[in-house]
This record gives sequence, structure tokens and C-alpha cells, in this order.
Amino acid sequence: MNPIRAIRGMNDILPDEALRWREVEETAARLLASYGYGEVRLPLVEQTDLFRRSIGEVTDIVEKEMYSFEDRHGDSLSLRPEGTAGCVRAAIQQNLLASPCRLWYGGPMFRYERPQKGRQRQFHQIGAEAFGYAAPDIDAELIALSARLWRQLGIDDAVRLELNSIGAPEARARYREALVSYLAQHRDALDADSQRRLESNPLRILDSKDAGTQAVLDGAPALADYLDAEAAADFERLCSLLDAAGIAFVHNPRLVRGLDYYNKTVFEWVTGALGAQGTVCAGGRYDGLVAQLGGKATPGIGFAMGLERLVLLREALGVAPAVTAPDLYVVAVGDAAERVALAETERLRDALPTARIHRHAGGGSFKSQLKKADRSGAPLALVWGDDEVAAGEVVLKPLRGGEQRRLPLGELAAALAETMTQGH
RNA sequence: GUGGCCGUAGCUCACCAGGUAGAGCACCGGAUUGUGGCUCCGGAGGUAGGGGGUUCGAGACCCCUCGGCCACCCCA
Repeated sequence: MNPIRAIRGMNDILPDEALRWREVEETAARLLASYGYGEVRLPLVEQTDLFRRSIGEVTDIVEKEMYSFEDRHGDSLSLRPEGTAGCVRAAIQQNLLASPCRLWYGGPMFRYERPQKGRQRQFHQIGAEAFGYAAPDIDAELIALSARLWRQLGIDDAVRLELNSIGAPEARARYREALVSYLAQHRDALDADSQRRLESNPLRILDSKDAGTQAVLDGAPALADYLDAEAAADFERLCSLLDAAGIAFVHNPRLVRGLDYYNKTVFEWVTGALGAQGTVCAGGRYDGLVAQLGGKATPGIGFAMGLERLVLLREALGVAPAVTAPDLYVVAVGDAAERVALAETERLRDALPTARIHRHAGGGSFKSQLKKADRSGAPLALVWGDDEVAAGEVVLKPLRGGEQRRLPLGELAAALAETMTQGH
């Protein structure tokens, strides 16, 4: 009988790696709170319609990547493929939009894609959304927040900011027409995927990886020339705010977004260190989405970062935290010693609440227990045998050099406190 | 959904004209009746991802399938 395996693309995160995740998550949570973002915890499942109406009917996500199913009442539900839609839904439903508000969330997202480096079917994002701010200063602040996060995570040298404006929907529609009519004349020079996108999603052709297609695009009309006046002015303002804040960026006029709800500002933080899936964080403005989902017209902007990719990047750069050894390893041989050791270890935990104490479990000889103590990486061991128990003492044994000594139980906590502070 | 490479012990990998599996590390035990790290000795651990085919004989060859990695696509 074959053992049951995890679902393809849905990974277990084991202790050593969970430690790295926790550091990223806690750093982000702390920073978001410091910028005034409040955490929201949102359902993993929403009505399928929420995603159809926000992300867009003709996107790959909605067409072929959602985990959708009918519940027992016959309603179509979907595992969330991204976080913004649910956050907007919650903001409308819970009446959070009366005045401007800043929210953040984290958790798993689901897309039925072929797994590869930096891409899995259950992946994890932390996202931030700001509602009710129409002016581009919030765009700059949100980007500054992310830039600060990269510094705190030690990856700022490995990521670059790409920025663009895709304008108002009407301007984009005019541009799309111009682009399609130009590209249609060069249809044969486009790669097969781009030919297909000519009908489905022509703007996505702009960020095609195909060299021939990119060559054709060199002569194409530029999105920047079609921007509405407001978007152009806001973009200029955003660039100057970023300059003033000392945040470097590159204007990538071919940067577009895969989700339909974006307008004006779009941006991505990308790295070359992760292979093909180099986008570590992406976002943009979505001024029409709240109204589109039935709320009072409210501008919005947000971004989402991919936890897997951030963790991978930190590992690649060697800035991930090392696994920490325990401070103390407790060894006890024999029933009486085990009884004393368990009780005394509990008292030690009272006296030294932050100490990482690994009490050996499961018995075994002195030899085997000390071998485990050594392997654990702990600098110190506590050893109990029949002799120590009879004498009311315990052996404090340095594992990285130094002589072991026996001391009365009453002196143990103080001796340990001293030894451990010396070690730090 | 498409393509390339790859699945042998817990891990990293060997063997291979096709003749019914081996090393290092890790694990367990001993040398050392209660003391780790070094050394030596021993032990356990594999239906060679799964299924089918060719063959006297398949881990090696063929097919299917599952899984992994990377890329396309998509995107965090």
C-alpha cells in the first residue's frame, strides 16, 4: 500500500525552515504595525464570483488556476488565489471604508500551477492594502515601507524596484487598440503565446520573454504616450517623492499586471537570484475595485509579497538565521535520577524562563545520552546518576572545554544563570 | 497545459555487456560496570518510486504511471 503523500505543490515546512519563515513574518508584522497597518484575518475560501469579478474573467488565474468546488448547497466556492479581493470584500462588508484605512493580512493562497522554483500550488503571501487615499503620496509610502522591509531582511542589495503607470481604464483601452493594431501588422514575428494574447490579453505581450516579440515591441506605440493627464501627473509626482526619499527605482514602461483591477501605479520588486520566478513583491493601485465589488467608490492601493521567495532569497544570500542550539542539555540515567531530573528541570525553567533547555527523553546509557548532548550543540550539560541523587547534587558539565564540577541542587540555578550570561 | 533532466538505505551518491545491491555520513551497540567530541570493531536499515513488457535472468533495456527539479506558461 502506498503511503499517502502531500498534494503536489503543497509543501511541508519543517522546523529549520519554519524558523526562517517566522523571522520574515515577524519582521513584516512589526514593520506594518509601525506604519499604522492593522492586521485582518480573512477566510481562505470565498465565493467564486468574488474572484471572477475582481481578478478578471479572462485571466489565467480565473480561467484555469482556481481550486473551485461546490459546497453542499450548490454554491460555487474557491480557495483564494490572491488576497486583495477578499480584503476588499471584507472592508466593504465590515464598513471599514467610512474613513481611510490601512490593512494587512498574511496566509496561504492557492493556484493550480505547475510547481517550479519559487512557485507552488499553496503559497504564502503577506499583503498590505490602503483604502481611501487618492493621492500618490500613499503610493510612495507603501513603496518606502517595502524598501525598509528589504533592508531589515538583509536583501535590499539583491532586489530592484520596477515602476510604471498603466493609467485610467479608458486610457488603457485606447492604448490597447493602438497596440493591437500595430502588433497585428507584425503578427508573424510574434511568438505563439503572444499571438494568442493578441485576442485575450494584449497588454501582457509587453512583458513577453520572447526576444523576437520584444524586438517587434521596440517599434510599438508606448503606453506612456496614451496615459490620461491625471495618471501622468500622479506618476510624475510619485517619482519625485521616491527620489526625495532616496528610493531607487527603474521606470519599466513595459511593466503591466496580470490582474484586471489595477490602474495607475504598478510596481514590482524583482531579483535575479531566484531563477525565473524573480518577483518577490508586486502591487499597484486599484481605484475602481471597491465600487466594482459593490462598495462606495473608494481608491485603493496595495501589494503582496511572496513568503517562499523571500525565504529562498535570504537563503541564497546567506542571511537566513542559523538553527539555534539549546543552552543546556539534561542527562539522567536510572529511574531515581530521571525523577529528580524532570522535577529539577521544571524548577530551572521557573528560574530561567528564557533558557532553551533540552531534557533528554527516553532513557539510555550515559554514553548515548552524552552523545546526544554533544550532537545537540548545547554548550552545557547537566548530569544526574544514582550518586548525584543520593548526595543531593548534580554535575554541571561544559561540553566545549572546561572541567565538570558537582554542586548542590540549591546552587544550580544561580550557577547556571552566571554561566549562561558569561556565554553571551 | 508543454518541454528537458532525474527517481537505488534517513541523507549524498556508486555499481551497471542486463547475472537477484555497495560506500560515506547519520542511526544503534561494543572497545571504556556512570561520561560526549578522536579512533577502532560490530549491527540494523533497501519489494532499486509504482505497474507492465522484453529476457533463462532487469536497478540497468522498452512502455505506462506517480513524484521531484528546472524552464515555458503564469505570477507572489
